[in-house]
Amino acid sequence: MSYTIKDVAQKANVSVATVSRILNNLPGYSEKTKEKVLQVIAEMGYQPNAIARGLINKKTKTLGVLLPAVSDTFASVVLSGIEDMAHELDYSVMVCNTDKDGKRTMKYLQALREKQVDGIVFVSEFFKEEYYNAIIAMNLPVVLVSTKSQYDIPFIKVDDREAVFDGVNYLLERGHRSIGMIAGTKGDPIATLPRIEGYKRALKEKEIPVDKRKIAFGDFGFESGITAAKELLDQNEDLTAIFCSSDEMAAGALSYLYRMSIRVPDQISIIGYDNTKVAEMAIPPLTTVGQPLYEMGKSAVKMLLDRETAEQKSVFMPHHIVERETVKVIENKETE
Amino acid sequence: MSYTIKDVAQKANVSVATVSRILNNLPGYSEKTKEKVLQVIAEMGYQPNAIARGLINKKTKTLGVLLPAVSDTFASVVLSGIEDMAHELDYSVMVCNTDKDGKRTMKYLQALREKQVDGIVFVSEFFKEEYYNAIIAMNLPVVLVSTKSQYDIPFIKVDDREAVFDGVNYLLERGHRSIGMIAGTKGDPIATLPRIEGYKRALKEKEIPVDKRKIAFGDFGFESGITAAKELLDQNEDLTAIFCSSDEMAAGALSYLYRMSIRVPDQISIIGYDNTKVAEMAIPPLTTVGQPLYEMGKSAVKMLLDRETAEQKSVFMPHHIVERETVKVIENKETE
DNA sequence: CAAGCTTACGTAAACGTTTACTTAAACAAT
DNA sequence: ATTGTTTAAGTAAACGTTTACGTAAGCTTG
Repeated sequence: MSYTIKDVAQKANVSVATVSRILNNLPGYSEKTKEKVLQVIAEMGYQPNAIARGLINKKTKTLGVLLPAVSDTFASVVLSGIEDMAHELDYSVMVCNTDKDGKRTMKYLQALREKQVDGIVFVSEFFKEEYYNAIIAMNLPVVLVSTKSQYDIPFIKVDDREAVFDGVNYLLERGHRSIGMIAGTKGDPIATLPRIEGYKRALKEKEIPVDKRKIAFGDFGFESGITAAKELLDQNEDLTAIFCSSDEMAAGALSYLYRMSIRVPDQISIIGYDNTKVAEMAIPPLTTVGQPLYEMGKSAVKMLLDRETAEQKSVFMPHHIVERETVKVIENKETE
Repeated sequence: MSYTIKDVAQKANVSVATVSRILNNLPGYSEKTKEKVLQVIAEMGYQPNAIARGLINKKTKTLGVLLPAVSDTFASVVLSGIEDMAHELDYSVMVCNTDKDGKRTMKYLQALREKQVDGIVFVSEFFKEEYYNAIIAMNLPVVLVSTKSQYDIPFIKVDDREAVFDGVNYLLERGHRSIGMIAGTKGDPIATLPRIEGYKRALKEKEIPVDKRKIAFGDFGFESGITAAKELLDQNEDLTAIFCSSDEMAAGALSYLYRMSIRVPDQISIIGYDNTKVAEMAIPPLTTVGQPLYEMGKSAVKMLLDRETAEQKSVFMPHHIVERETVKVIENKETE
């Protein structure tokens, strides 16, 4: 059993109030008693009990983070940013693996509420109405990372429409005219639809007709990249490039092309999305449109904790194309 | 401001004790009052305050997890296992990114203590004496995952010596006689030395002399795999296979070989360690000796929470070779 | 040197629970 | 009808802090 502030007070011959004041740097004691108390504390190895503290000042200095699959490369980088910034500001973080369905999320939300976290960051998951209700009921600051909602909840993400526009434009500028797309989950209003729009807009600006058969859907994971790539290749003979909505799917595409002995980028160019470590480690190293995942995590907690004072607004983070070795320049634009 | 148990009691015309009893399924109330209270609770949307609860029963139902780099593929899978099992047992987990140095770990240990976590799992980091002292001072159950210590702290890991023995033996059985090794951090008594011993023992059993120039050191990361592979290739012309102490380093090796236009496995075979997603996504898909990372995470929290009753013992988890496409069978054993 | 102000503390209530102890009623047994 | 036992509750202390309030001593000021 650990020592309490009472033990310290007793041993130092002062009241608990004095010890508390010293611990919290409040005025009200002489230099001499301060030294005495500090010495006693060191001797006993006393550590304040944050639970008792939390009970009285209604702040726990801990944050909740909800994300689908911690082991996902994407989410884990965001988490890492969150964790670092939280640590800098003396907060702890509770991770909640929501596992891509709903019931678990609600259970977590309840647990976080009971445990009195000071704020919640919600990563990349689709934000259901149910969650919104739960969250306003607990009256806590929340920020969304890499997702958004129809509600008035601040988010931090890149502008997907612009980002994929730039990505496929990058391909276009290098002479590609028949470009496939491996999109995310079909119908996803956050991470799929806007990206498809970006893709279409880029094509339209170059007056290239969009062809449904050039769009395949996946679930952002490696396996789905394989099957989507196969689908695309089977349905289109003239493809010279594929835009992938995640690096993992791009890795899947790469893997499929390797198995088919189709050389990248000589025969087909590939561009990914996210710029996770997967892109760096790919063979060949993957050109990708990068999101500042780590910084997004950091910003999220900064924003979350600022909210106590100022009301904050959503922010679009900058994206940028990371050039590596999976995109080839095509000289003759035969398609024109 | 949320409702408290007092509000519920008042509205239901009972005492707080009764409400508490109902909430905790203790005896001492009629079915009628139970229903009444439950109804009031539902109406108000009351949620118990786990902080107050924690203060009195000295259990917070939360665990601390210390690991180097959450974004690391290896650690994140372990974390995922930990999180899942914790959730199953109604615990929350606080993640602490120790960032491969010491000072931060101590700070975390202190924070976890102050926040009164019920147990700590320590993943893959080297366990310093300093940590040990801090931990016995806080008198908490701890379990080590994928690392061990000189102290009497239970661990969960695979038997590295055996695992790499099997790994290089797998190569040997397929006719390889000149096998390089990319080991971990030089001098690491946990994750490097035993593995090198396993490597040496396998060679010795086949009466192959061990050659220092065939062992290079890395830091388990991708980049270090590249430089170590280069080092190995530069120093040995006859190499037919490389054993890598992590999948990421293997991916680095793969990447280097690709750049050098050395075909895998035709010219050189590669075998990795861990069986993370990296191995699956590699090109070509990486043969590797797999650790049950996810299960190790799960077991860790099971063990941690069992300790309250029984004193538990360390366990070696089984490893197994995952055959993919980076190892080739060599027909003629010229070296003999 | 009296009145007021400041400093250096101490006392005790409060935070939201759980739980040991008490009590009153209902019921059972004789 | 009396005694004992069970049941259904209530009262209040306790968990380890913070903090509003009180107070005595010392200091300043005229």
